[in-house]
Amino acid sequence: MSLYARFTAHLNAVLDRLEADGALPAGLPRKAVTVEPPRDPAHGDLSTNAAMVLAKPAGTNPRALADRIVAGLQALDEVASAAIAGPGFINLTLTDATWRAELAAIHADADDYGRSDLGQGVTVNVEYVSANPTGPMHMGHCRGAVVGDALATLLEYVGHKVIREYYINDAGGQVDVLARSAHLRYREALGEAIAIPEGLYPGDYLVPVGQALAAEHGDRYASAPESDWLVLFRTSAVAAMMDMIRADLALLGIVHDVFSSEAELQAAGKPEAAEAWLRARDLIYDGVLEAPKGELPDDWEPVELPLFRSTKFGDDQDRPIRKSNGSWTYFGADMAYHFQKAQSADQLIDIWGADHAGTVKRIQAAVAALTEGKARFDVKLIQMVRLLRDGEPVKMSKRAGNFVTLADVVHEVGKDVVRFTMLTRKADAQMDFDFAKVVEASKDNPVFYVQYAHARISSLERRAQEAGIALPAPDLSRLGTHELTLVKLAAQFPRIVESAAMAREPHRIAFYLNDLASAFHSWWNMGNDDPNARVILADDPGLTATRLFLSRGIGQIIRNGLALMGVAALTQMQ
RNA sequence: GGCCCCGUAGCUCAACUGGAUAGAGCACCCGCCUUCUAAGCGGGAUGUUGCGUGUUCGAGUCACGCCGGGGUCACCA
Repeated sequence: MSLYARFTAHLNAVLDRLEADGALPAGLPRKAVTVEPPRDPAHGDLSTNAAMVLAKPAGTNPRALADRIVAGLQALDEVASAAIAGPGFINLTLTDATWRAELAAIHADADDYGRSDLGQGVTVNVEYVSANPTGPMHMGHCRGAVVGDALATLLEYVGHKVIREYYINDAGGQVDVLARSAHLRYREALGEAIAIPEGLYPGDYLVPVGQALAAEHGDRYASAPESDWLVLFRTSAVAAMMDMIRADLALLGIVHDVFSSEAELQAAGKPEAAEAWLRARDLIYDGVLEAPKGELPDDWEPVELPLFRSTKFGDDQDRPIRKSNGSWTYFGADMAYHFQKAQSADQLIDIWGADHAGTVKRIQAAVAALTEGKARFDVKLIQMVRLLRDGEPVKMSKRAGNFVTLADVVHEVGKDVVRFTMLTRKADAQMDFDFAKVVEASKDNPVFYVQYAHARISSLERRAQEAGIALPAPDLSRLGTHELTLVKLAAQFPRIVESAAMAREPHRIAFYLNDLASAFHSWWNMGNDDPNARVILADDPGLTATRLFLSRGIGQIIRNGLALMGVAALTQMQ
């Protein structure tokens, strides 16, 4: 149990006793009660708002209640002092021994320090990437991929069972376009001179697909009507694209558990099942679609379509699930897809590009309807990344096929730099990715800064070994004030992890690691001003062992944090 | 026009789902290398959190209304 979880338990025990004594009404909700470090360390190590939150429903005043809570907390061995401050905060200062024990716990738990059972095994399905299978991944997909993957790892770490899922949009018009583009490349491979017309996919990546089709089928489909080859070519091309996408994802260290095909979903009749289910509850009706808001398209005319009553769940208009030709709309199939996902998971998370923000409400409405409000379902929108090179925007034109691919970027700056950088902004804020800045070796580049701290820690290990000092067991009572401050920051890792997981915000890990690295660099530099403040002291093996123990503990936290981000820790800088 | 996101120091961004005096980096000024990596550290200055009203013990955070920036609007995916 983490230190913060332990003190939450202590506090609850005190509150329970107050209830038993009649000093506090029984059964007051404690959801809003927090135990966390105060922002200003001068206030102590831990702070709780319990008295302020509970005073009003208890019909008493905060300070009177605080007095009684303080009395209970003060009795704990780990508490050095407890005091009431401000409007009713209770501030605790813990004994040095408590913090020493926490450092020992970091070593004992090692890679598992920060892990928890907060998720209680609840299954969460995280759907991310889901790039259309019509080409290689480009940088537009990258951020969502990294955020989704880091979030999945984070949720696992706090005790959720996680399903990493990719939805293959292989049923829409875009895969027919892909098939036609592949057909052209196929004819090219048979010796024809071809030009890729406007509207088809011009990228070279379809050349090998065409060659493979030529090798397999000869010229059988060269002049055959489209109906003869469309499905065949589509299937082959989509499979080839998915292989390519999987390879791109592997460059980032991303492996999905489940790939769901929209085409298979439709073939299996899932949308019909969802429709029937909803019709039985009068949540789908045949009605006329409202005209689009704003400027009316020239070809717009009212038609009757099966509509889902998304307005009953907060959407601003009801949404069609089928087109007038009877086929499923994207939404119609997507609804069925989420219905399916909800069968095998308790909670759903979708990671989407911000350009799909407009469709969030309807799918949330559908999930609320289909799960009768039981499944937690979050859509996380990922804002755009602007690619820069030395401050200048990188020009891209998807139509000309010269977009920057994810593979190019990973090859240029490396997986770890890409992953870390993508997690240095909260997801709903736009972000710049500057090729020059992300590899810059300076403290305003958090990737470097955190890695540098870890490299220094590794360097200490090497130096100590080279010096050949015989090290005794660490004596934690020799840790100084500044060193205990470092321990306190390290000890926050578990609750940072928990709060990041609950808020579904993996970027918090990156910011925390930057703070921790800063504290470590600061400690390190004390050795510049004062040789006695260095870690490796030839004439004091005991203190050397103690400080190495601390240093190694910080390194452990950095590694654990980086692991959550899917980033490898460097043991020395290049 | 409707909806969604954003608006915090000169710049780039945090602020642990409502906590105490809103914090970092950059840029600017002043210090620290016969050094375990100075690729670093310490110190200094920086605010009407776009504006307003409300909710409450307490608001950058929640609600409503404006202002500004971006995205989106379909039987597309």
